[in-house]
Amino acid sequence: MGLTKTEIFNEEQNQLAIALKAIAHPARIAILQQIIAAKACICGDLALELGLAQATISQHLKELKTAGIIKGTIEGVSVCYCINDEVWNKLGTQLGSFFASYGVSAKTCC
Amino acid sequence: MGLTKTEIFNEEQNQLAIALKAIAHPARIAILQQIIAAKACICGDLALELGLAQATISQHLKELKTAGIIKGTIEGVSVCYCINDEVWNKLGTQLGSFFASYGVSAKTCC
DNA sequence: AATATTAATCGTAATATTGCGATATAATAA
DNA sequence: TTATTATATCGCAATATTACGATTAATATT
Repeated sequence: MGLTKTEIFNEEQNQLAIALKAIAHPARIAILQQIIAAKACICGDLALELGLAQATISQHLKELKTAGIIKGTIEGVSVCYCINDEVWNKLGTQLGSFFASYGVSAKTCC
Repeated sequence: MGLTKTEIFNEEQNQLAIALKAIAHPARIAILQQIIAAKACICGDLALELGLAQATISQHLKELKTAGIIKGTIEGVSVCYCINDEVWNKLGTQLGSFFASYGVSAKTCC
């Protein structure tokens, strides 16, 4: 085996899992923090800032881009990456309600 | 290669990545939703509710437990799983500030 | 045009995850 | 004690991820 059975889960579950998986890596969290902190695209500087090879950063950026979390716009020779507002806010809201869906007050066991 | 370079990232980045990775699977999201919806431990019923083998569910529960997100208490022959309040709330807060750290108003590019 | 710069992609090796049958462990029930 | 029930663990095969050097593609500079 070794293949996630996506067909037995609903859209929400699969999509949330994909989005979280895209963020669930220290390098990608670091990349997002850099992009946010710079309040701008940091382009290829990321490879220097974090201590990873250019190919590795490019791969991580691709994953974030595929998940829709960031978007890149060509700027001369380099590419400017930044947060995709819509996706970011939607995911934030979705996670917010997921975490809020557990109300401690109503605990009935453990 | 193939080994995440955790040593080049900080504690916050590594821990958040581990927590998100634990949640970033449709089966584990479904498990958490079930536990939350039942507002109680659902124990082995999970294997029946979701369409996965008992061994598979047990493995997913172990991952969630290892990440500290849920905790299990023995209840006779079965085990009662439920949300770990502290960890859950802390993670929710952490994610909340992470997503809030990106203020759309200050956008300067893209 | 020739050269430099930047980013994407390819290929590869190492490691991790996913899912499940089979088996082991532990607690209750007969 | 001997079932019965519930969960955990082992072992395995399939697949996915991570990282990087090397190469390619595209734009800029000279």
